[in-house]
Amino acid sequence: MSEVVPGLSIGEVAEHTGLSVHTLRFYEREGILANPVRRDPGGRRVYHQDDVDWLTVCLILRGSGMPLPAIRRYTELVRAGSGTEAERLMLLREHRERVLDQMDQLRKCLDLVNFKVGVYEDVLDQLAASSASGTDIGR
Amino acid sequence: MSEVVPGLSIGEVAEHTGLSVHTLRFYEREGILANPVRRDPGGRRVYHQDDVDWLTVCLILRGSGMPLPAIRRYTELVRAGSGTEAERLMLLREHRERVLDQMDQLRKCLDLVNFKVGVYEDVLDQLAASSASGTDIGR
DNA sequence: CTAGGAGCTGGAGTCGACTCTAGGTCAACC
DNA sequence: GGTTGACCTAGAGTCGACTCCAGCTCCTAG
Repeated sequence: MSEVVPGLSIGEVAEHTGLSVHTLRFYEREGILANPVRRDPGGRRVYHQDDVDWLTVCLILRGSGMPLPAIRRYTELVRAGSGTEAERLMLLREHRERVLDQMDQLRKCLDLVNFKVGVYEDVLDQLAASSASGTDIGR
Repeated sequence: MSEVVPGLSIGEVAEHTGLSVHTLRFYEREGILANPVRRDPGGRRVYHQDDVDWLTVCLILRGSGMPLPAIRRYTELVRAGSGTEAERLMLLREHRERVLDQMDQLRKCLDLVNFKVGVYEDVLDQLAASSASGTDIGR
């Protein structure tokens, strides 16, 4: 997907992920990174490929509405290593339900919007036609 | 869908829609009801079928992530009557794009989650199998 | 050697969308 | 006629998720 680079600055990661540097630091405070970010001698964050990969997973989860506390919990479980698989599975299954619910809602909304868009397109076509044929005066 | 009733109290509407009475009043303040709600002689809100119908539409839009300001704008346009169809159409088309984007994100997330659920199910099956055959000690 | 730019921290501020409180009205039941 | 319960208003509070600020340290280019 992306080339493997040895170390990335927070700014570079921001650019890669689309998050702001603020948000990256915020996520770190919130315990959302798998391992506490390494630092260079000057105390600056150095991100590695695995951090970026993990962030990418988190972004997908966030983008589908998983709240930060749930992502933190999941992160903790992954960090804790083996023995936590059952809870991770549970968390993921719960989230899957919520994702499916959301898809359902979106489908309903899409139906509604498609219907209404159709209605308004017709209305506007009518208006265009009648004004073109001169049966309508201005406005 | 639902029987037509002459007048509903805010509590009844809350029950019908799943919104709290607080939220109903809040939405009204926010200008999200098509017509300012009628009142009985005592000053209490009396909702009619059209209010409930409109609320239902709004809920679908909200549930698909349309922000309140956009819903308010749409409401204003509907209230303003004919002549505003073009803008309504624009609003709806924009929202449709956002809905489609969200569906895409959700699909990506669902793929990820399905994959991970599969992995963890396998891991747990393995564990169960090996502990059943006695090749594993406790924990 | 200094000016700029990217990072750092701790903490404050913002924003959207509710959610609740205080203090009051009103009709109905016991 | 007192109490309950649903409703009213104005305004305050909460919560999640950022987003920004002040004041500092480094490094690099001019």
